[in-house]
Amino acid sequence: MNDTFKALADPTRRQIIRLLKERDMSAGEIADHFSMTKPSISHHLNILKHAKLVLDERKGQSILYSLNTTVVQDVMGWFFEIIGGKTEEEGSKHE
Amino acid sequence: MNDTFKALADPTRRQIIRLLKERDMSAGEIADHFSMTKPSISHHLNILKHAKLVLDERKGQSILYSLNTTVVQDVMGWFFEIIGGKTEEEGSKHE
DNA sequence: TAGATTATTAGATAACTCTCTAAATATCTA
DNA sequence: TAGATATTTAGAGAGTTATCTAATAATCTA
Repeated sequence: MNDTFKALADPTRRQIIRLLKERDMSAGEIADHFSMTKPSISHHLNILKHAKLVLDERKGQSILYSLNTTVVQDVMGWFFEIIGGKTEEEGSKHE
Repeated sequence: MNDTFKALADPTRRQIIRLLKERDMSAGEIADHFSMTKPSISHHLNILKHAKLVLDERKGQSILYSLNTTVVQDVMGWFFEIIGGKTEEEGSKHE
């Protein structure tokens, strides 16, 4: 879980996630959306991959990246736990 | 939003959030839950405060910290956007 | 197989983060 | 006001991260 949160702590990586939400993309296509070298994007993709937030699959010369919604949902579970245990306003402490 | 994600990227800070989910606590009480010096905890509290994830209020000699659920919900919105825009599967793509 | 294309790995560096000790600030109480 | 308690600020050191250029690896095509 720590790797996941750390992966999400960078704006470039969050933008990559938003791009992959729209459609699967190759590493090069992703890099085209940023003013940053391809090796830098590759570094970010590796962190996202290690956190299991994205999946990769070679397709010929390209490597196609896609969003792993399962792990995104796991992170949301963490937040639900926080909000869920707190939404009961102070005063009534029923379950 | 970036400050918020960065604040969440540290396990100590996420643990503080989980503590404050249970009840409001003073800085000293929070520090008692960790094997770390008070200045270090103070540093983490400051980052959480700057990210508006927690609120602080002086109560005599102590400073009472509480969770700001509004911002936690904002972060959840980010995730909803990701999952929400993805779960409605476009056509029937790869399986 | 040679050359082109796509992407990653290696290595360096600047910037940032976490943690500590020591010192300072704010508040309460006798 | 002096001393005790609670917390933060300042400054430093070790470790981590983001980014770059150069080199390497994998795949396709003629």
